[in-house]
Amino acid sequence: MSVRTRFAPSPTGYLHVGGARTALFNSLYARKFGGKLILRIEDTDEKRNTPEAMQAIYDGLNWLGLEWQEGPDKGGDYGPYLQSQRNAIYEKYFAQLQGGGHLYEDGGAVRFRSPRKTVTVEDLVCGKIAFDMSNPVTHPDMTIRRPDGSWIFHFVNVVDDIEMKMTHVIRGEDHLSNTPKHIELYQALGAEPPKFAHIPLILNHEGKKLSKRDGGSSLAYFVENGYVPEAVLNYLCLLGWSPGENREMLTMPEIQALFGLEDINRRNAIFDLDKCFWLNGQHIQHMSLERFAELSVPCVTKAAIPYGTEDALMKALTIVKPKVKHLTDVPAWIGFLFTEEYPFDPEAVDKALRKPGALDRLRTLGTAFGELAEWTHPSIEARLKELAISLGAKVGEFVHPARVAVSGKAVGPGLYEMLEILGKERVLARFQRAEAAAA
RNA sequence: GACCCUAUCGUCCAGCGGUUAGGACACCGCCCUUUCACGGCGGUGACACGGGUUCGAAUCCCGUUAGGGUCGCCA
Repeated sequence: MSVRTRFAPSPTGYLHVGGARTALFNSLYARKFGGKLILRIEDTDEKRNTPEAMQAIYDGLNWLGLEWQEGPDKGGDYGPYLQSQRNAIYEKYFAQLQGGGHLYEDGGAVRFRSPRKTVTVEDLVCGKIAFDMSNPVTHPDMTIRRPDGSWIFHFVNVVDDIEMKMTHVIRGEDHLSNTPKHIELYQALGAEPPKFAHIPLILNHEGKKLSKRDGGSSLAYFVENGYVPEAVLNYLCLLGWSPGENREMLTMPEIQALFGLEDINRRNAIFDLDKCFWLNGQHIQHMSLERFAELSVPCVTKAAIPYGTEDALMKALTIVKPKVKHLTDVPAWIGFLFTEEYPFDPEAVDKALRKPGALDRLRTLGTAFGELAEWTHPSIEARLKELAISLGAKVGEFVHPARVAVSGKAVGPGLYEMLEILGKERVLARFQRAEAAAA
């Protein structure tokens, strides 16, 4: 039987990073065995069921590049994939339980009568766990239907997993304690339970379950703050799973090749934005220029950078790519290349241009550059260093003023690359402008 | 409270009876005669505690403590 896994979020208005990781693991596992990932929306709670909430799930999954083979938007042989549209199916299974004498009414709601036995969960991550369900006080019969006829999660979740022929249920550990109840349902329905794998939870810095209020708990946070999907995917897979050999930076194909449920640990992990940030820089550095451009263009466009030709933009992106950490920083990092009205950072001006002798050095450098016949990164670098040595000065004493003069900032791409792209005339003019700015 | 899970540097992850307990992020220092949210080198820093088992325990067992989860007519 081919592997079928599922991601079954409820539309809460945003995609939680924990959910994203669950989707990731389900996807990895299904692909590893040539199986399918099914997207099912658990929207039995009417209140949450809005089109926007649904869209947040699609947007998040699409942004990450996770693909599912069956779902509300894709169809499939076991649809519909929206629980709100599966009422007839639930009625059928409900009748089956009723026929078997498993149900009873309680205050208008319907409960499932527990067999009151010990249920053993054989979890692919957690191992074999026995739950003693005999005490009705500690394990009350679960409600499966409300008085208004609507369904409760436990019931529809199990019915759907049976109907959709799920072979593996990979979900958060918060469901581990619910699993024996689900198994009771499978047994009452005469169905074989799927294999379960409960993955550890993602906690915030206080050690509590990551909630909506925590920074970075929503996948949208990463999209908005200039993270690249490959870095987020990489970071997420490292929470609770290890590729072995102390590997940290991985591409999706590498993750796919190395992933296995047996390498998932059972400890909850605290979400650490710092490492994700570092990974983001690493992935940007290592990705192709084309990919970087593809990811940067929305930010550049949004900031209305007048980059002129595509060729000019690509040149700018090339010199910025090795150092930039967030896509959202790209506009600020390349903006000065395309306008003579670039702003001067007062602090940078103070530090680099108002130092004793700084403007003199800038003038000297300008003169030397003016006589330079060839304007390329190597020739510019050679001339600047030559000048520094001949004057007994440190290279940095020329580099700093030049950088601030030409870009208005103390940080940015490599100086010589910047100068080359700008061209000699603009550089010399900017040196002049800097003198005015420093005055 | 009951039940379940967990317990290695601040954080993430290695370790699966014998290691100077390893890597990464962060932090600190030095270097790169180009600043840096670049790069290189080095450093600080952990086996929660108490009992066992064993020639030998971070590794196995028990207990304690701590943290997390579940006990909904939420999902």
